[in-house]
Amino acid sequence: MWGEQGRLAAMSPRIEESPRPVYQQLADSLRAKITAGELAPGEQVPTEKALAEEFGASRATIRQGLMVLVNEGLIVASRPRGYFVRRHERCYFRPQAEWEEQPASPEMDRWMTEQTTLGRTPSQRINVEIIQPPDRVADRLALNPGDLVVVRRRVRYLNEEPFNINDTFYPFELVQGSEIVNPADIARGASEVLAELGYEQVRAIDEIEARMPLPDEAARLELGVGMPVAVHRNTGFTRDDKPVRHTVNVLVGSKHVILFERRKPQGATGNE
Amino acid sequence: MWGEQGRLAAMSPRIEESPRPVYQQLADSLRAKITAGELAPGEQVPTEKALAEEFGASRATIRQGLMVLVNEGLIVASRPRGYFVRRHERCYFRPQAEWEEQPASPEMDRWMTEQTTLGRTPSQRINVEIIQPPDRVADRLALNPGDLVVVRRRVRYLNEEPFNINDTFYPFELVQGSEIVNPADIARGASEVLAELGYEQVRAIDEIEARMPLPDEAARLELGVGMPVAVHRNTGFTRDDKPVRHTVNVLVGSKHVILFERRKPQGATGNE
DNA sequence: CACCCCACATTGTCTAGTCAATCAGGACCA
DNA sequence: TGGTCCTGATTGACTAGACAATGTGGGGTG
Repeated sequence: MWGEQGRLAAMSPRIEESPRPVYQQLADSLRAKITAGELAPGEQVPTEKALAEEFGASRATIRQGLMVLVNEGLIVASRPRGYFVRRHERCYFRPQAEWEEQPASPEMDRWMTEQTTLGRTPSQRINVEIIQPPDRVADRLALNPGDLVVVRRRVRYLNEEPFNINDTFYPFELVQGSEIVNPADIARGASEVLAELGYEQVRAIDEIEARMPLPDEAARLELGVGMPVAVHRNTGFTRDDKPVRHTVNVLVGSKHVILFERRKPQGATGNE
Repeated sequence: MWGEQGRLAAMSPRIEESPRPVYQQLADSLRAKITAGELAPGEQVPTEKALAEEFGASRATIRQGLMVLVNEGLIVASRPRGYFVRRHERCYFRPQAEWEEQPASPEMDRWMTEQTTLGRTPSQRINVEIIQPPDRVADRLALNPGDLVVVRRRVRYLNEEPFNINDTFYPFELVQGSEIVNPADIARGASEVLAELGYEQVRAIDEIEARMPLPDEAARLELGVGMPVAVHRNTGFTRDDKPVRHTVNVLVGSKHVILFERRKPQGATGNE
């Protein structure tokens, strides 16, 4: 009971300020079991009722503790079956792959190819819009106020589970009338189409940030609480430094590792 | 009251399944105000009591709604002053900077230099340990079981606020007896010392993932709930592909953007 | 004027209950 | 056998309270 908790606090030898609240103790206890592997991924966590008895606390307090773990992404609640330890399996996301010397796949784009070879079943949904760009996009594409963009929006699935969001923006006047405005998969890649139009990309800037998803992102990715996303923004430039493409990838944090490889430039001294 | 909620649900024209729970409505309402700028960063959110009256709900329900926003990183509670809209300002983190052709700073390492030039006051805490490496590190450094590593652990601060954790691991047998084992700042950079020892790095692999912080990371970075981190792992290789250094950066998500720049390799065809 | 202390408003922790929603599995029936 | 319905266990949403902890600001004191 609550009173008991209060009394214990008063009697304890005051190690380090105040005693940890019950709900934190619960979270710590379960977290330890999970990280130690005592509770394996997919396994069921004891029910609220069982924990309430074990910790001698009310259900609300137990729930508060379980919420901590849910928000940390360690467990998920599946009503009315109970709480389960979350499964994690990440796969690599390689922005550099777009310029690697391998033939493009005839049907799907390169991301898909990489996935299929791993024995998974990828799919995607494409839709195309012509819109006024969000500020961030307008900035990266160096557009003037009022300029329009074509955006190809994709949600990619792996084994029926939403995996990431991929929105690519092109200045409207560049791609007007081309295949890019068509909401179908482009076998040879949208960037190849862009190159055919005279805008070959030779340089790119990648920006990566970690944050919690916005509500609409959470909905599109079917994310529960406690699942951060990695946002990867990629801007492609032509030889004369004109930005012609801006891609926003929203990656489910627990499912991706972003990978880069770098070489020391010839003649560089290095200073770290 | 609760009964009222139930009745409303029964009477409503059943748009799209069930009505949104009160605490979600609260979260949605405040989130909209925040993203619209109606509630500016740093500004105070109405108190629990005020919101309870406004929404005709109990304090527990209001708290549940506020917790959603706390976990999304949109607001922070500062007892007993109230809830405030969180401030966000990011700065760039550029792994590639280590190999750029600029002179190393004489006193601080390059990260610090970049910060000071922006008119902030950086500081760091270094400590050095010799330990058995965690599995992930042992794997990346291709160590044998039982091999030891030297780890230089740093917490970096900006304006007294913890900013990121930077742990760099070196195979013990490579750096034994060198400056690297010394828990002081190395003016010319630890990698330069490594180069002097005959292990110049010419290639690096970067891995980036987004997740919620572990409890000890949260403690070291003084993170509240709802703040994801970006984990940046960097492995450095010598000319003969021997891994000689592994760095783990834990970056507070809301404070960093990781930046890369790439060029299309000469002769590459491009296939996306 | 400066300083200290206390009251107050606010969030943090917790209890003990109610009713709703949902899924699994068993009982029942054709 | 196979489908249908119902029951029970479990989480989701919510109420109405209680006492604890803690900055802030105002009032009193030296």
